[in-house]
Amino acid sequence: MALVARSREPDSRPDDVDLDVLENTLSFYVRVLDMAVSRDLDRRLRDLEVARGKGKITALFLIDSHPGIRPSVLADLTRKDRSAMGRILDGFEAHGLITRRISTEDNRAQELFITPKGAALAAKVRTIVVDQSESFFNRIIPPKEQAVLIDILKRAYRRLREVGQ
Amino acid sequence: MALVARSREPDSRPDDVDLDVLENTLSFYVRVLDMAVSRDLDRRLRDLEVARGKGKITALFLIDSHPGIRPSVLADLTRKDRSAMGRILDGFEAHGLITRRISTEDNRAQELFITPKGAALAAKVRTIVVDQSESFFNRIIPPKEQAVLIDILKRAYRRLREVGQ
DNA sequence: TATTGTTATACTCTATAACTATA
DNA sequence: TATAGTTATAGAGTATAACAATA
Repeated sequence: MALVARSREPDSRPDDVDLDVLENTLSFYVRVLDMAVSRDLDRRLRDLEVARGKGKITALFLIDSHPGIRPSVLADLTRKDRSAMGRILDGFEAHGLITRRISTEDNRAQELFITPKGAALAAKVRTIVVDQSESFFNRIIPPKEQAVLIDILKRAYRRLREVGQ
Repeated sequence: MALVARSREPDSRPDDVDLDVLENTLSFYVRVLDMAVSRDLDRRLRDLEVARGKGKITALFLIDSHPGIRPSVLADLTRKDRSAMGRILDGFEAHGLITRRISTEDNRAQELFITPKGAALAAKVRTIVVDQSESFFNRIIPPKEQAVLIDILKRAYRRLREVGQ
């Protein structure tokens, strides 16, 4: 595949593209990596009607492991808008995966609980997600670098929440 | 903000959430980070009608710096589907940012060229993108770790393209 | 006044499959 | 047969602003 149709060097390949064009921005590499891993995961979740879509998974896990957790906390942890999270929860509820109760302590707040059906799905999805992430990254990043990477990213995540972004 | 509405420890905070729930998957942290940096960038690009949307920017830069580059190469470099890239190019063309020519060497292929208007926009956007990525990551990751991070991610990017994902 | 969650709206991004035209 | 690009379709995800109820 030639980079440019009328190249002076007809054999030039995409590898020849000066990636400094991308300005060495971290944002580019993060974005591309996310796209790739998300696409791969979506394929592995294709069968599971409800769980499909990268955005919902974490919320389901958290409700499963933290009974009574609130929508606003889920939004915070997943770095989403409250309204976006609300839509996800609507879907879960409609599919009988969770229940919502109004808090007795604060009538504005909700408590979220997993149903047996939801717990079963969460367990199944968890296995897939863990396996997928592992095997995906094993294909492109050496184990030692993976350890460094997750260490850096975990701290970045904490900072993200501290800073409110 | 209490984690659980009826917690035994009413002061428990989101920090208390056991993040191992997320199974320590790299995919989670990559996804959240991408969401955060993309959202931040979108805000900075809000005014620029055409450039808005994280997905298009790199393509515009590459056409600017590699006259005659092909759509399929852009799709490869940005890890997108050809049809998705086609739609982006349609938008660019409709806004007078690029031109398409059929290759004289291969009538199936196209050559893409930036217009003066496109070049001007690319220059403006480039400044914003570079600045945004820098200042965003400076807020959440120490400089030394950033260097390690981009090093790892660049190699991961190369592997991604090698493996075809 | 601030917070929790909802509703309505609109937009971006993406993939899939079927198609054409060329090679 | 394989490749470059298009079209049509469908779906996921997201943010914004305005709102109601509550604190």
